[in-house]
Amino acid sequence: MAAHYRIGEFADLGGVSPKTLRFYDEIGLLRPAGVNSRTHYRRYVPQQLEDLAAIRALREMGASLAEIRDLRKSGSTAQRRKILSTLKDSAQQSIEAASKVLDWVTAEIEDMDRSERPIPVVVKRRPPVWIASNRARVNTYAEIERFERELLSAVPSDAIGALRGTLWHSCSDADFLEGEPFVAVKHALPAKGAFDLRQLPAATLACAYSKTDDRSAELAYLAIRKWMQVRGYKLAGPKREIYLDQLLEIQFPLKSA
Amino acid sequence: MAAHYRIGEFADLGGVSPKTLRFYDEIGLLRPAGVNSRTHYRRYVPQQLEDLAAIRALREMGASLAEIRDLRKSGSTAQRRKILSTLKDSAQQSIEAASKVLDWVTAEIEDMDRSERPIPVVVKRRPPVWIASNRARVNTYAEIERFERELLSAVPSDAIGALRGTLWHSCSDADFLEGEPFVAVKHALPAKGAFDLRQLPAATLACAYSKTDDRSAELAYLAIRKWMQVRGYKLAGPKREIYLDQLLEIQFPLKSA
DNA sequence: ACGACCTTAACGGTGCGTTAAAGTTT
DNA sequence: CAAACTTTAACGCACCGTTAAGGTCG
Repeated sequence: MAAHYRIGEFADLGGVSPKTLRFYDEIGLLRPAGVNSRTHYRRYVPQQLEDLAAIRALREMGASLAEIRDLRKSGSTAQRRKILSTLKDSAQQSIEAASKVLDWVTAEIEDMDRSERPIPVVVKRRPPVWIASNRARVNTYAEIERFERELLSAVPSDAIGALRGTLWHSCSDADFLEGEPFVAVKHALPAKGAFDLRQLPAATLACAYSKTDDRSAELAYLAIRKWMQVRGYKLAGPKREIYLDQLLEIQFPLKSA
Repeated sequence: MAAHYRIGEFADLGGVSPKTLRFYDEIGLLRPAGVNSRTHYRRYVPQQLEDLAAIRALREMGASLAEIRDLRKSGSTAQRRKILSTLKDSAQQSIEAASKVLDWVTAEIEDMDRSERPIPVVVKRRPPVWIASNRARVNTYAEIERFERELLSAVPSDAIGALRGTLWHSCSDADFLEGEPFVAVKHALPAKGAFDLRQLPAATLACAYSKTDDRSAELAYLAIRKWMQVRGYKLAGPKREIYLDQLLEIQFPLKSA
């Protein structure tokens, strides 16, 4: 005589779909009170409406079905407290993450309104690399090419790795230009007087690409600077220019805040 | 002689995994510059690093791969503006949603700290239902049972549906109690003097469960009221108590604001 | 007997990570 | 020859929605 429901009615009363109830049964989250052994129809009782409500209430606060299942199996207060605390943390993180995205997107839209051509900037991490290099003060960017050639001829060609570029210790924002052409070296090498041998430190870098002309590079520099400003990053060392066959990858080492 | 990379090196340079590149190839988002027809090795060129950076920059702002693919195929400024605007909206919505969740979870934790037993509250929508009812002013909750019995004996039993309960037009927060026992009716029915025939309107309801004793019901009432307060809802009509075989479902009709 | 219900099974969506088995390059 | 690379194929994750083909209930 005790009241009971078939899946459809119980789903209606509980505010979920029958499919959801079948799924909850399958994963062991909410088992029907009984199953007809001939027809396999599920049977639910009114008390299970409370269980379902408890599940729904936790879901709305962002709990995963696995968390809810574990909680309802142990039923401990400590467990519940832990889950709620986790949910609080992840809600706060979601707010922070979404706020950042909002700032970024807003800045990007403003750029478009000023009809600037978008230049994508991305973060990359680089491991430390052994390099041979050749630091020099110059008056124009083009002038650094002479030191690049010197470096390339001084380092044995069988030791030169794929990575080549220039570090800029100071550029247009200072009174003078100071560059340091470098090449990665594959193996130990006797340091001759014509170049320094040292490690390029590991770094987190804001990167953008440009063509090899000065105008294009300037735009990329501006894009990275703006990108860093919107995100609150600061420069953490010499900028890097990486040569990639007709393409320049410009990298600004980052520190946050 | 043009530089080119195999998938692993290109992945390293681009800051993604080889698997990601294979996936982007598969869905037509970023096709390698070439494929060795014998070995099927993918070949990428430096210019594609720009493409990859553009993809990554959009991903960080929350764009889906499908959106990015469509954008890069059309390449129109209008399309880009539309996507950015969508992203902005969804970021704002995320913030709002997460803020709500944060409030709810925080309130729930405070309840636990006050060592209140949690009573889950959920929202349900109910369609309109035809009912027979019997409104009456009473002095105690128990007194309403007499009118329930009157109603049940007055309505032909073959017309009574599964839904039974009482509407409370005013309860303990007012000076007097006014209840309205009701039963759903299955089909048209001559309205005799002993009961009213009317439609229970469709509603959005905050629902909780209790046992049939007054103490338990009181706790559920308090839980719902608190729940509504945290979420900024207001009461939009008479409360409903639904009888479910040893269980009471208490429903507060809601309006937002 | 017909419609409204129920059953299981299987695919889809999002964006890859993770084996696994087998071929390629150095 | 072995290490380090590459390939395709297939499953896994979270949470169900959506057919599809076939029994059951009133």
